[in-house]
Amino acid sequence: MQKQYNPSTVEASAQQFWEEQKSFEVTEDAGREKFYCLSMFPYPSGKLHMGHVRNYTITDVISRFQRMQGKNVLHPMGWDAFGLPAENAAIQNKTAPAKWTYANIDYMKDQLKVLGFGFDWSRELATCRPAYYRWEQWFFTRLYEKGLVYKKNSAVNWCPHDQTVLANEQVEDGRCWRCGTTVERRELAQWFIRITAYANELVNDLDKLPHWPEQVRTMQRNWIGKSRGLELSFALPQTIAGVNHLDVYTTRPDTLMGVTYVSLAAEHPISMALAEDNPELMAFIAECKQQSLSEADMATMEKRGMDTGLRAIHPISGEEVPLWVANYVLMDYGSGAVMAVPAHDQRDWEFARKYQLPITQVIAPADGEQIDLDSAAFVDRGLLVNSGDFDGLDFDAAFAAIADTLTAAGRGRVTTHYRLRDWGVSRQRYWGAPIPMFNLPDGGEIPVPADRLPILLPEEVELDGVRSPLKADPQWRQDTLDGKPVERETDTFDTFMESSWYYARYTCPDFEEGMLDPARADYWLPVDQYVGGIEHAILHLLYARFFHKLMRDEGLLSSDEPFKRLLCQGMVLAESFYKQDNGHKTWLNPAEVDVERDDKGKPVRAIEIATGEEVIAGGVVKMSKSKNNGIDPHAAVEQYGADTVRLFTVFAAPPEQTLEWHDAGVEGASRFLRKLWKTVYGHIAAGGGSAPVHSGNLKDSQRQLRRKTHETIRKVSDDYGRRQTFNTAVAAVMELLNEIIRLAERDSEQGLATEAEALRTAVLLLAPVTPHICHALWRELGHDTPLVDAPWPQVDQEALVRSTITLVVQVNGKVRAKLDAPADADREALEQLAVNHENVLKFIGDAQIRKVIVVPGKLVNIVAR
RNA sequence: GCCCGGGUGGCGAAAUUGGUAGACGCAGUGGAUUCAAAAUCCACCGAAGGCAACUUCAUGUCGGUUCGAGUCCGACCCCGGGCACCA
Repeated sequence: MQKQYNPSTVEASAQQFWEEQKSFEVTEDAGREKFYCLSMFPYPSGKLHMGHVRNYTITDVISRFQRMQGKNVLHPMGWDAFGLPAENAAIQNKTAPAKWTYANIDYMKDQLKVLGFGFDWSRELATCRPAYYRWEQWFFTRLYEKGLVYKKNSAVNWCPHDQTVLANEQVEDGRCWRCGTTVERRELAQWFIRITAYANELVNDLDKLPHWPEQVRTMQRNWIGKSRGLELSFALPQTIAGVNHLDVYTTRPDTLMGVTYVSLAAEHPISMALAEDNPELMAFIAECKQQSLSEADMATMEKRGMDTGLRAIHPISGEEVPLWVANYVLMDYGSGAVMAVPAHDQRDWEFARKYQLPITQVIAPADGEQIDLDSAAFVDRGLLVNSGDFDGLDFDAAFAAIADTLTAAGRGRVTTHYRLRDWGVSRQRYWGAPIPMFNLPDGGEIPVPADRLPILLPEEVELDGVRSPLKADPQWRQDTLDGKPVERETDTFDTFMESSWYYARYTCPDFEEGMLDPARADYWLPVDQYVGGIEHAILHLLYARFFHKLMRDEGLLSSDEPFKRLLCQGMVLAESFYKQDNGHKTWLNPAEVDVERDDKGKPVRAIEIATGEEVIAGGVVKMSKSKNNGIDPHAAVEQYGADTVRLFTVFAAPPEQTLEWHDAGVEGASRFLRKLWKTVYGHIAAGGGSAPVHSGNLKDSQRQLRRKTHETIRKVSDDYGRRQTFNTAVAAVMELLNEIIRLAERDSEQGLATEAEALRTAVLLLAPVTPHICHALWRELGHDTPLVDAPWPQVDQEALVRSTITLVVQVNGKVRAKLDAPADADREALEQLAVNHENVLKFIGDAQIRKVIVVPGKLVNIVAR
């Protein structure tokens, strides 16, 4: 055994071993329990960043732990390879997006291997490969045939100068990022998938996900925004825009008798029709449309409106109420018209106050308290007043009664509404999967037949920086179907399409007969553990859940949900530094800065190494390009080794919290590994090895070490498995090593045997986090079978047994003594021990003992007054 | 504004079911080793008082429940994240 721990040789040799043994390639095995552990796959941007390292370290720890539990573990990796950055990089570097992407994949794959992650590379996939996206295209045509896909006009950001569509990220302050021209909204025909058809299942099934963070489930629930309400109609005295009534939707039918006006969205057909011979209204509507351009201002926008002069007839009272056009009514939610109840809706209240419309109270607090409608609307539920026959009813009773009345009169019905919109999947970009549709000369369209798929995306292209090569090339779009000319769709899919089903394709990435091989998909799915960033809490995770249900309904798999357990890891932070000249900040990478610190570790002076100039510390913030404070994982691995980097990332914080990168902390992790190596070395040099422990024949100190060993197994198993607090698991192994060093006796057989057991255990427990050093130490400790397949150590209950315990004695809840007591002492014996302790007697003094609380094995509290 | 998290030493954090607050690590201080340094090892390390035993205070603030509260309840303050005219 080498005396010195040398991470680079230890790591290279372990990685070579795994590679030669194909240690992480797995196949279906009906005889073993499976475990599917998945990290969110990376976008191949060029280099790995610390967020990736943290993410994959967590899944690698879980995967290796589950494997040692005897499970058949799938831990795959691939590339979310389509997307806008490739187009930008291609323009900048005068290359093709495909070439740039493939080069990045090669580079990043090497980086992942150096970190020792146990991925099954035989299943690697990249979403930009036709073998992948052909099935996505096929699936889309299936959804079209099922009526789950449709085309409709939808607004896009349009740059009139470049004559191109811009992604939201390409719009800066309402201007084109490239030429600075003010961006316009333009209506284009685009493809949509009917996610709203699954809205109800998507919201209900959140209850089937108890192992998801509550926060994520709440965010999805709010996003879907399910509400139960009443659709009702106000009759109009005359026919406008072809209708003689006005539909509104409300979740508060109990306030119906408090309606004092009705308001319409600017884009509502009735508003538009009325505007035709009302120039003032026309101008107002135009203004409203202008405003909606800058959506950021929507929130703070002042409520404004215009009276149409028209009246609508209340469906119950028959009274006429004025009809207004208002800028706060949205056309794309509900019917684009709302019944206004200023007394009980804050927005209506503000509007009514501004335009002096009547405010009629119809709800009173159930507790009889007074409300003040001069200062705000009363929006809570309560009991009905001023509502005729409905007076005195509570929310539920009023809802039912008013719904019944209106339903019977044919003027209303109870409905469920969702905030969720259908998913627009068209992107006017090049680097994505072509949408598999043929446009017919007569204006219709037809899905590309399955035997004509995939519609290939040409990879050798030149980007002019303005138009998608697909749109710029008149040849590419020309095709024929049954001998007749057709035109290919030149839009590509939203990249969320690819990431919505990659987890399922990993189960059978080589399958050529279909999107999924149902037998293999059902063996591995659902994913047992999914790990990724919270930034995907809504869109990605919702779309993937939607796709899973779509694939289930296509007969491709049989589970209802894709991800059983979800862990959202926290961000990675680091110190930041900047120089300031003329108010302009230039951010320096921490690697370029020399920092002087005070006693408390706070930076007092920071110097740019290259220039010797003093720079300013910008605090500990999220690692980002803009702050230039990213720590390069590659450099960290070169300096300390992969095991140290992995150990630090799991030890410094629990996985869900932010992680502060701190060089001194990394040093600490490295120090611990050296100490572990040194201890094993010393043990072997002293002749330690494989002698068995004779548990009946141990000295106290040996017994103590054994107890610590088995307590540590118990704690670490729980931390890895149930609690997922890897930081405390590592801390427990550190404690064990401290105890080994403190108690080891290398001059007797049983001393060496208990130390060997403790060291063996430490290596096993640490193997998921620092697999390379553990791989080497496991061999040095005399094991021929590889550590990756070693079974997880078992707790020996006998070793946990204590003969004495430390009894805590409190007087009136304050600790006054700690004493040793026999572990098997009963309540009375413990009480006797406690009340006779000197310090305890002192604190009881003259007081009467009122009560004694005994927690066996732990504590006695004497209540004396 | 609404909905989630969170607030504990100089710092990252631990305390799992209401039962010893601060495990583990970082930084710091003192010592050993060394020509010296690095590395390593040992000791100390929340605040105040005390020679010491020990005592008092201390988990954002204020109050409550309890024999006992970082943990439960109520009100408030601060920080982070999400949503935001969704009728």
